[in-house]
Amino acid sequence: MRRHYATIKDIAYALSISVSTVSRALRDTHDVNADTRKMVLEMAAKLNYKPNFNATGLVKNSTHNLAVILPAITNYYFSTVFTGIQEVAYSNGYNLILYVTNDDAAREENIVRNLSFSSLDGLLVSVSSKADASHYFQEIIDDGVPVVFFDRVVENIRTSKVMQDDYNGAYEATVHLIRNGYRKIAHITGPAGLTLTEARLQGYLDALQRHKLAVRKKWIIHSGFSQQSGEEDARQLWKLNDKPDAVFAVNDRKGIGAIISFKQLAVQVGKEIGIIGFTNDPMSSIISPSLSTIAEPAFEIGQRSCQLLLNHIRKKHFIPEEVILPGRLIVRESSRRS
Amino acid sequence: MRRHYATIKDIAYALSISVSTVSRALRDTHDVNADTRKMVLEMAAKLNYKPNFNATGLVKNSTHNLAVILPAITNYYFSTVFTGIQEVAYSNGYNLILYVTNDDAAREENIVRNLSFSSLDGLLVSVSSKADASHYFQEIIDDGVPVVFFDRVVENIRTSKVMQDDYNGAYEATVHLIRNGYRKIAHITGPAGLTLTEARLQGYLDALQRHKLAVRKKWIIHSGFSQQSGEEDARQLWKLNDKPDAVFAVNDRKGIGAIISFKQLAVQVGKEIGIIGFTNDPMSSIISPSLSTIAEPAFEIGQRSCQLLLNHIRKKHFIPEEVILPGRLIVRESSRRS
DNA sequence: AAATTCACCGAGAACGTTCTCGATTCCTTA
DNA sequence: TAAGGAATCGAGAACGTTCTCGGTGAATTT
Repeated sequence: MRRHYATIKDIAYALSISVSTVSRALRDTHDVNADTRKMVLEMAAKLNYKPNFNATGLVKNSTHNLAVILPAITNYYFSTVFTGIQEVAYSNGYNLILYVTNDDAAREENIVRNLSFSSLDGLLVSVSSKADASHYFQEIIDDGVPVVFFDRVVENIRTSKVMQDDYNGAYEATVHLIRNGYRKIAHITGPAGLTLTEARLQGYLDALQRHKLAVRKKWIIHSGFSQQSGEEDARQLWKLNDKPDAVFAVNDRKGIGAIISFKQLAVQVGKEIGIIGFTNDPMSSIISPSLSTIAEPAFEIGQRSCQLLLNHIRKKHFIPEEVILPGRLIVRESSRRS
Repeated sequence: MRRHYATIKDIAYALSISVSTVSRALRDTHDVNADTRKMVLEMAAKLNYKPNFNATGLVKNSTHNLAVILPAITNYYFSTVFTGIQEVAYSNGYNLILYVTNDDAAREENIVRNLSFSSLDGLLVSVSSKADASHYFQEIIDDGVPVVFFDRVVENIRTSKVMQDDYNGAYEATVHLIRNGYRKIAHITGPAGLTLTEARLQGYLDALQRHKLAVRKKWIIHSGFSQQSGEEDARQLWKLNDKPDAVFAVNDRKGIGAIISFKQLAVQVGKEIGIIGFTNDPMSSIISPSLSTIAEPAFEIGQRSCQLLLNHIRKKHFIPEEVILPGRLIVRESSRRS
């Protein structure tokens, strides 16, 4: 069994002083004699004292724990966001409890409903794509738990949100294809209903309209976010009588899937078909032809989300903020007709 | 400020019964009347009662929290291991607190020394490659904290460990190159001193000796684990007068780096130079020519590690176990001379 | 009918902290 | 020289649970 760690009482007993004094000496510098403080600190080190976070959490009603809920972690975007979150959490002395939903709505709900908010100071969430998540997230926000959404946010909930500029990124991606001479541009995207999906779709549509290009329903395919979905979508597009000459993929994984399918179909990527993705996953520069994309500021999204959550936690009445970070066009081989 | 959640006392007061009874009703089914139990459960739901884990943790000296310490998370291998860990943690009702060291020894030590073991039931660690980690891990193990190492383990510490079969994987990879006609086989690997590095190096060396092939010191390069290191190592190898005709990379990222460099040098990968990696990172099938590799059972390593840790936590006197899982050769274009 | 057992429940201590309220000593000031 | 103030510390309640111990009344046994 676990050995018992030394407590504040043990220190007090060893020095024949009160627990109050030890407690004070261990935290504040005021209201305690410098010598006493030194004594306490030395004895604490000697006894290998480690504060019991359950006890402090109980009385202060605040542990330094933040929960992070992600659809997946085996994925460039989310793991990079997490790294950003962790960077500011670490430098502020917060711990991160990570939950992965595997993009499963039921699991997400189960996780949220079983969270112990007594040992959690706040919550960072990117929702599962299958979830109509409004109800159980609204409940915990009503309970007063600070929540920040990022990337895949829930629209009708009033709390802080951090996103990339999906609309303008999509617009820019589409315009880039148009400028490179592509005219029949398809869009393979994620599940309908998500803010992210809708915003990118709208950016794509507006770019087409602005340039007076045709919008074909058959050229817009909703499916999953995976590489495999991208492969399937591309094959489906190529079965059409009226084939597109370019594809804007909602993310790089789908874009890569499309490249793979078109290579298998012996379609020359870049010439016969232009492709652009969204994310700037390292894979997009590894694949050949390399994939043009809109780089997302994933790391910064993590940092800003966590910073926002900490502000939220620290201030009593925090007004929700929405942060929208710009993407950046990266041109590679998959969209160059030259 | 946070609204106050209902406590066990509130339930007791609302029902005019004692807290003891409420506590019993909420947990055990024995020693409490079925009707009372039902009453309590209903009132708990009505008041939106959520157990306070700080309080239970304080009295039971066991929260259901496990800490996971990883060198990185933006990486196929570690994120997959984490997913495996999380899978068994989730189904056993444990939460995971994730710390990422960025492969920085000082940060790793800082994290470990500041862990609150009072709110942690155990620890899963893959050590930083720069760390001589023995001392501070030994300390917490002496304190009785259950620890399981995986992948990058610390050799001289007696506790449970889960690894892939690095030696045999490396042996098999090297033999595969030999069977495909490569004779001058280099090895680009990670920092010396790590068990993982040493085991793979030894497998490589033994395979060469067994087949009576030359071992050249210049063909063995120790550097980091990154793709960039792989690129640099490849360029360095190609500057030699006595150039190798194949490269066994310690992991796929370095293998991919090597492929990229050789492509830049206009060296035909597969023909002029054979390359094999280790991991089966999805990138290895994306890159062209695709990278042969030894597939690691990353997900299973996570599962087994967590299962072992739970056993360790549950049993008083648990004898440390070492689990070694086999890899699997995957042949792709980078090592086929055909 | 007395004795024994059983089912169920309550009182109160304990876990390791923090925090409020006073108490004590010593120094300063009029 | 008395009064006021500052510096320092201690007692004890509180946080929300669990757990041990014992008590009550009803059911069962002899």
